[in-house]
Amino acid sequence: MADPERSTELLWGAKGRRGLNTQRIVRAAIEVAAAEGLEAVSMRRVAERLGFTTMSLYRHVPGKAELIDLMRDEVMGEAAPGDGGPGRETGWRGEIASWARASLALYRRHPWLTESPGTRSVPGPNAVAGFDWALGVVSRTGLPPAQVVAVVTFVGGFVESAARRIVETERMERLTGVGEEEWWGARGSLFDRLRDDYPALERVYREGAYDEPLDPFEFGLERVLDSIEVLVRDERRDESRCQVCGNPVETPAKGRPRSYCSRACQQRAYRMRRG
Amino acid sequence: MADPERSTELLWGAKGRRGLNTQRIVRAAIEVAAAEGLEAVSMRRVAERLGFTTMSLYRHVPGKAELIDLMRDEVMGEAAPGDGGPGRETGWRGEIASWARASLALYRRHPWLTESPGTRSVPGPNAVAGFDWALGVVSRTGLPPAQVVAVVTFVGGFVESAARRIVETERMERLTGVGEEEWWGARGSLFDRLRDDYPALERVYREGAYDEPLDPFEFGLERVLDSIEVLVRDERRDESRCQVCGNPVETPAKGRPRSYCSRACQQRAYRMRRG
DNA sequence: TCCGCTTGTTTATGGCGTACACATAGTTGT
DNA sequence: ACAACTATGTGTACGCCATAAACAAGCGGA
Repeated sequence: MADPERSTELLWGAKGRRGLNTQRIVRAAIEVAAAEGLEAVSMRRVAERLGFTTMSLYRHVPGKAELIDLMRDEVMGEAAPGDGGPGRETGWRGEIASWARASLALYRRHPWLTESPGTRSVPGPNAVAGFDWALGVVSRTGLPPAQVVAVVTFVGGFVESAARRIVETERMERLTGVGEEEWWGARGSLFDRLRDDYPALERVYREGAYDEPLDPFEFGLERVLDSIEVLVRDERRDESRCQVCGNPVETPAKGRPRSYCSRACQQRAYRMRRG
Repeated sequence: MADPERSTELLWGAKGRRGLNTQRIVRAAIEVAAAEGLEAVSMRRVAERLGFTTMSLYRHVPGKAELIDLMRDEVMGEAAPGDGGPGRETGWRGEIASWARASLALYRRHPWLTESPGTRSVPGPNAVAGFDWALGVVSRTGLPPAQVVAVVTFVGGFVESAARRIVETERMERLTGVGEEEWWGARGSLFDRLRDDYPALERVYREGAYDEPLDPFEFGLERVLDSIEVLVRDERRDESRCQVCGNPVETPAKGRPRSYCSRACQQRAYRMRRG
């Protein structure tokens, strides 16, 4: 019972402060990335921040690439289905929009996500959870499963692309101190001289395309949702596509028209019907 | 007239072989990236390939970041409008599809493009030329200029996103030697145990979503084109949007309905009408 | 007590981008 | 013709990076 200082440390701080573990390393790396960008994340910097030597990290993490994978999956957990989506919109259109906006918010909260490799690595549990959540949302459209997956991929790709653009633009503005419209404005005179080289650009510029530019994310999201709406509407009674996988199905010249593209899909539909 | 060896060198090789210049450096860097990937591109490696010292490069290129910018712009020149588009499809839908497929081909020809920073830097002349070409294609839809720019951004973002996914998938397969469907197949048993954690994923998987997956690029392209079609159709007589910039325009309760969202757009329309 | 395992440290290697001082060849002004 | 200057390539050096390999200290069980 002597030395209450040490007792307290052991009881309360043992797991938390004493000793290294994977989670502490990952969290420290995220802090470095948040403060100074992904390119500032090095094994040295992370170890310094934790008060350990560089090599100590390798007892808990195989290498830097894996550390970045872990960082990605860690923050992916923030958009977990637990919160039930931020907007609580009704109908699949609103739900997908909410999902897209929540994903964008995630990318903006962690701008380094757009710089890190991405699909290169094995998806982690949190990433899969987000994927699963999105599948659930898109499933409510009633599309066949293969199309549900394709739609989730499509929307996810759009959001990542738009987020990358936004984050890069913001970084550019912060770095150079000059906003986008000023930049284009300053180039106006340049375009005057390049009128012959870039006729279409010169034309839309002259017609005021850049005076009140549309928000790329909201514009793109609207397009994405429109396209899904077309798909859902057409899919309802489109006899020319397989009910299971959505691939086109050949219509035989005579006889009963087919509902499935292959014997395999027919069997799957049967099994689904049975439970 | 003595030493024909040297004379030949001077006459034929002077510009081509003797001496360094920016273009030779850029081309050598592209060769390295093509052979061993972007991460293998270092100032040392590029200099070695040219038979010069590392530091000699800095007489012609400010630094590595700028070199990569130059590499990007160099290959962007390949999709120049000169070839008139590869498919020579008719109608804006076919033209945009051709543009998208040509861009995808460019990314596949130079997989390192998807790894390099991207929008981070100032666009080069060839990139702007490609942008200009795309603007010309999309302009034929008859959309207002601000929407033309937004559509080009949208389509370009989609293609880059899809290309990144494709290139990463291919690299993964080449690296691990295992195809995507095998990978998911091997994880099938894993999903069985995680049935409770990922219900939606488990469900679409069981319903055969991955048995005959849709091509993400072709599926997405179809969606993108559908959404533009909706936009073009709606835009034809949509009185609630500005004819110039496409922003929504307020409808006054009484009196003549407005055609433009602002005095500025009204003036621009007037100027355009006059020539 | 000794053994083996976990965890953190020390030292070393090879690669990277690039700053800086120097060398040499070509050009220009007188 | 000669000096000054500029353009271009080289050699050396610094600090950072990821990580391999050997080592050391603590700790649990036999």
